Parts: sequence; structure tokens; C-alpha cells
Amino acid sequence: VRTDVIPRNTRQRTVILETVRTLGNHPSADEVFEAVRHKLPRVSLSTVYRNLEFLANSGLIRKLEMGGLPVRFDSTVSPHFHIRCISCNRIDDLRGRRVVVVEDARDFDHDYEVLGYQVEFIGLCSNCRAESSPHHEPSAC
Amino acid sequence: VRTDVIPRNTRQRTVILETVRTLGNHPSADEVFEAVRHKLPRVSLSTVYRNLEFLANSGLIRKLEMGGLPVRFDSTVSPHFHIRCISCNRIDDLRGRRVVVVEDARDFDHDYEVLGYQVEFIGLCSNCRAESSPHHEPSAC
DNA sequence: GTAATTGCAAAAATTTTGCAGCATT
DNA sequence: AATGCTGCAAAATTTTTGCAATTAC
Repeated sequence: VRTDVIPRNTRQRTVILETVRTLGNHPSADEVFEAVRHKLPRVSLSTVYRNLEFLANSGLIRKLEMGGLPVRFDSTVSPHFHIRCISCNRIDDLRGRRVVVVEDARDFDHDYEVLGYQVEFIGLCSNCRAESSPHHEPSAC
Repeated sequence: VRTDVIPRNTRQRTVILETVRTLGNHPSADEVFEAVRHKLPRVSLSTVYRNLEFLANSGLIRKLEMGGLPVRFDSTVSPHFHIRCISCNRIDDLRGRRVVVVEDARDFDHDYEVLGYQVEFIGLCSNCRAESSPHHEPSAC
């Protein structure tokens, strides 16, 4: 990890950050790419990948690696949990009145130094619930 | 999802299941492939992928989709949590004296039908701890 | 001017698929 | 005999990388 690099504010970097913020809904690299293209038609996919990685490392966005899906990005960096629709893979923030608590694992019987945990909720979003039978069969949505 | 298929017990399927069980340590499809090759030199990678998927759907093994890694498989199907080494990506079962509890999210402010959740612990395994400096810099292991 | 960054093309890594032939039931 | 399954090759998907040209500082 290089720390001696002095980052530069390129137009691409700025637009990519803006795009993640305005898209809002946890876009993948490819979705960011398609959206950025409207403002910067000559942008390349690798530039998008490199900048999303850079912005995540800088703490300006958050990288979400959830259940076998392509990586997604979140413009909300403050701590919160996510819920994923089992049917359409839509991802939403989980902001609620009650706090999700995971008891820490420091006394568990293993030889790890525990640094943290990730929680991902699984559910059925309202769109998919409307389209699916009462038996909750998977549906396209 | 087809339900009218009558599965057959092929040598490949049997060996792939045995291999996941004897390998133990949450192997990826490729690791299973390499191990199965010793018994069945002409086996193909797609057969391994297809059977791992089949065995997971049948409930004989568990598919683990964790934090941006290639999919891994677990021969232990009873409920338990996992911990991943942040340095070497090793994955271990987390069997402990205390129970990990996640408060359910049914009262949260969202429009999902919550079906469940996944928890993944992050830590530093003993191998990597030994090799890393007291400041916990990432190390190859 | 220096060097961080880009666009492009090519490759890497993982997983899926079409299909003719094989093997289990 | 019927059809589920395999091996192979080819493709699809997502992400990374090498490099010459560009651009921010």
C-alpha cells in the first residue's frame, strides 16, 4: 500500500463520486460506468474500477461485497446494515428504530483475533412480494 | 427450478461429495477440482461446478458466498457461523461457548419481508498474526 | 516538468452453457 | 430404452493489468 502518492482531482474522479452519490441505490461498477458515460462519453471502464477502488480506500464511498453478487458501492459511509432481496438482488439500507446487536466473539473457541463482523439481511422486497404467489416462489423482477 | 428430475448417482458426484467432506477446509470449486482429479483424472471443471451446485441445492453441502471471494463449499450443513482471515482469506467455522445473537429486523422501517440474515466474522488467524508486526500490517500467508 | 491518471486493449479469474456421446436407472 | 450426466470447447461475466499518451499539480 503506497502512502507517498499525492492524489489528483481529475474530472473522471469527481464525476464518478458524484454519480455514486446521485444514483443512490448501491450501484455496481458497470452501472456507475453506464451512468458516468452520459457526462463523460470517452471514460473507460477501467477508470471507473480504479476510481471506485480509490474512493473506497479513501473512505468517501463504501465497497459492498455481498453474497456472490458483483461488488457494489454505497455513498453512505456511516455505519448501517443492508438487506438484499432474495429474488431481484436489490439492496437497500436498513435504517430502523431498533439496534441490531451481535454479541462479540472474543471468548469463542478459536485462534483468531476477531476484528469485526458483517451482517447482511435477506428478504423479499415489496415489488417481488407483489409479483410472487403467497407461497413465495421466486419471481423475476 | 425443475422438480421432475430423478437424480443419478454418478461416480463423479460421489467423489465430489467425498472430497468436499475430506478436504474439510471450505474449499473453492477449483480446489475441489484439483483434489478430485487425483481420483478421477478425466473429470472436467464444469462437472465439478455442476455437482457442487447440485449438492448444495440438495442440502448435502453448503454454499458459502463470502466477501468478494470465489464461492466456497462447506461439508457441515448444520447452522454455524464463519470467520475469515482478513490477511490470507482462510475461512474457519466459529463454534463457541456463547451464542451469537442478531436481533431480528421485523420491526425495522422498510418494506421487506425479512427472511433471515447472514453473519460473517472478520479476524486475523494465528498464522498471520505470527507473521505480522505488532501493528497488524497485512502480510502474505 | 514531474508523476498521477487516463483510455485502450489484452488478459486474468471465475463461472456458465451448448452439445454430442456416455452411463445410470 | 430413456434420459440424466459427462467432457470438451467455447463463451459470459467481472475485474485487473501493461503501457503510451494525457493532464493536474
